[in-house]
Amino acid sequence: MSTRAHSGGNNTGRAGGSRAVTVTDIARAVGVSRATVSLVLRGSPLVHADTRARVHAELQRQRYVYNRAAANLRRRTSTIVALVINDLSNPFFAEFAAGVDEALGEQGYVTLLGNTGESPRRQQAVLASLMEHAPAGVILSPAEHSEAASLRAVMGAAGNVLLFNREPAGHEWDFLALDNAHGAQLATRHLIELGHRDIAFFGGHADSSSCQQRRSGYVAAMAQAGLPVREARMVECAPTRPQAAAATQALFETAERPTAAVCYNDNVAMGLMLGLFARGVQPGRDFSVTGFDDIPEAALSTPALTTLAVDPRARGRQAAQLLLQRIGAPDASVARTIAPVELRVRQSSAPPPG
Amino acid sequence: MSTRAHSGGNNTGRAGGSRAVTVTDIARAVGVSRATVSLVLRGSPLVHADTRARVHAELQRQRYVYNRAAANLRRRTSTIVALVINDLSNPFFAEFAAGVDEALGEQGYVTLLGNTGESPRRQQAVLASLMEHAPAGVILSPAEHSEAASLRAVMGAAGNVLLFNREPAGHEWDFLALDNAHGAQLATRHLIELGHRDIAFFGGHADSSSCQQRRSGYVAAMAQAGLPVREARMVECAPTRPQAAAATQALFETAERPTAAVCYNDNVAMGLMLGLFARGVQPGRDFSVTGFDDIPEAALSTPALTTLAVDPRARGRQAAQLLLQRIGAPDASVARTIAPVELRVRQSSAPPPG
DNA sequence: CTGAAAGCGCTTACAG
DNA sequence: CTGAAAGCGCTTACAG
Repeated sequence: MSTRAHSGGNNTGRAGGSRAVTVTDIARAVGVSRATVSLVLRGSPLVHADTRARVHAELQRQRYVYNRAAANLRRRTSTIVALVINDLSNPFFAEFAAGVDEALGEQGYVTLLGNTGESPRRQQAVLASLMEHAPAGVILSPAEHSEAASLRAVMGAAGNVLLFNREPAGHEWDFLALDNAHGAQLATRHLIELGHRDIAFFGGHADSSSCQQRRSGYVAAMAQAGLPVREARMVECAPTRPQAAAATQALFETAERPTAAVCYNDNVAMGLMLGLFARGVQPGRDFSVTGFDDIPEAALSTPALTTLAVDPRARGRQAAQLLLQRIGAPDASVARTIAPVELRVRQSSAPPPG
Repeated sequence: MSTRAHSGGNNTGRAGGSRAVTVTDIARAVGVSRATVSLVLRGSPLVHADTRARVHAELQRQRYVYNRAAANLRRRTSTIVALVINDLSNPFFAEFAAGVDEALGEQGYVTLLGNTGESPRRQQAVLASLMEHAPAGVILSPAEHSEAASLRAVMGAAGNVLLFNREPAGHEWDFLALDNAHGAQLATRHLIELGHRDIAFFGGHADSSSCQQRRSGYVAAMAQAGLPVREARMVECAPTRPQAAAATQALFETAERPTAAVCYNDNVAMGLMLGLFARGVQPGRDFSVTGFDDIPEAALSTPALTTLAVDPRARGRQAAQLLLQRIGAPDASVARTIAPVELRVRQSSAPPPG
């Protein structure tokens, strides 16, 4: 007969104070060693079927909860992945996070979340805090103006890092990006095929890598078609709707106006369409607009927005897979992965008027 | 002279394989005991200033990273909070999650994220996995059709739990909810004041608690104004845009048509507006519509949507604060908190035509 | 003000 | 197939 450690009937309410059940409790109750219980927990075939059954029964009866932190400490492993996002309230990144969490969960990992709100200072603090939990790896979508040196200082201890979307100069980590150049090229070519010849590139910060890449795709498509690229047709503005609406006037300052704009992203395109409406110019009829991202709203706006679909959830899953690969092969060489984007043609792009 | 444990110049690249620096390494290098290093780490005033300085210098030099999991194990505490969300790709909940993470971070806690995608089965799996990391508490926005008994089975070990938004029958945890009844009442009263008399309640599942509460607010406002509530004016549909668009016809099946609808939420309202457009009925002119949530899109749609603002980020911060209170006072009685909502009047609601 | 010892909950060789 | 012992990285009384 073994000592019974169970708590009787009064297990209602606050489990807060009560000490957690441990392998020692189970071992004592069943009359085996802690090592045996541990083997059962980990599904080892070394344990006799009878013993295993008795241990399992007792685990259930005492409502044992595995303490993975303790196990990870002893085994010098980790099942935690830190996920640090620059802007979780942006549906694109929320969807990305959902994809990461989903794919990690399938592999038995768990997501430790941080949100930086585009602040490099918060990013340092958040990363430092998450690093103390000894993650097996880090997926980071860097805040604007992140610096590789600062990131290295705080993530030095993390061998396994995957950067997403933005790329601080001089980093040495794995990197997953969207095919920005190709996407903008597709959009520009689409407008050219509709008959547009005077096309602007609208929005974004010229010093951001993604904006530079999208601009280069635009320039490439224009060049291929033998069309001139004019400085006045590159309009810069913060990638928010109000800023884009305000910047609309920049397209109306030249004698001849462009008939179409390739926008930095969907938010900018939405803002531009507002700005056009305000001037009595109807997007999709008087002026063609394309976006980038295919946020859920894009298909539902009036007019529906022609844009580039990037499937953020699939990108999240892909990021998780790439990181897990890296965790499995820490010494493999640094990898750059470019995810495809797909043109979605909708009503906001049409042949030029007249 | 103490033994120098530092690694020379070759600390470039993979920190993955190299053993992490521990308090033992620091203690040995400085020539003190591990206990002293530990006291320095935790900012104890007991350590002599000189010793403290030498320890700090060595911590920096060796790029020591605190192992909080080990510390938590020894101290029998936890700085992890599990956050389980029913639908992270919904901007409302993404914003809520950002608020939770922000407020937790300010108090030195860290967010362990799980997303269930409205699946009770995934919810059980996700919670079970997160529980193994011994969180100090759990914030759960339950999936549809969650059952208190199942939740109790998997969260039994967590003393500190806060439910958000949905409330499985028979639960015994803290609960934070929106003032659904009052919100729907405000919207209905607003339409009545505009002159509407035949008003529908549109969308949502009648068996969900939030839908029931919103319906009851609608019924109360109608009753207060002495207006009849007719069964045919309660239209049920899944809270998605396409479903709502498809359900629009239910409003057109009676001889006299209603002139306005109080919608279950913004998504439903957007879908209804699409359905109206498709029938040549212009929302905001021929038919008034209100929503619930004030998602970012609401202010930007055409027409802009009259709705109830709930400030999901503030709700997230509030949820974090309530949970931390509970963690601080595990024996306090169960608390129910109702967060206020605010009517935002926009173009989608107007006096009835004619 | 500092050190030696024990222990948090788990796992891993090593015997038997 | 099972147990005794040591140890993951940290902290906490307890001496001195």
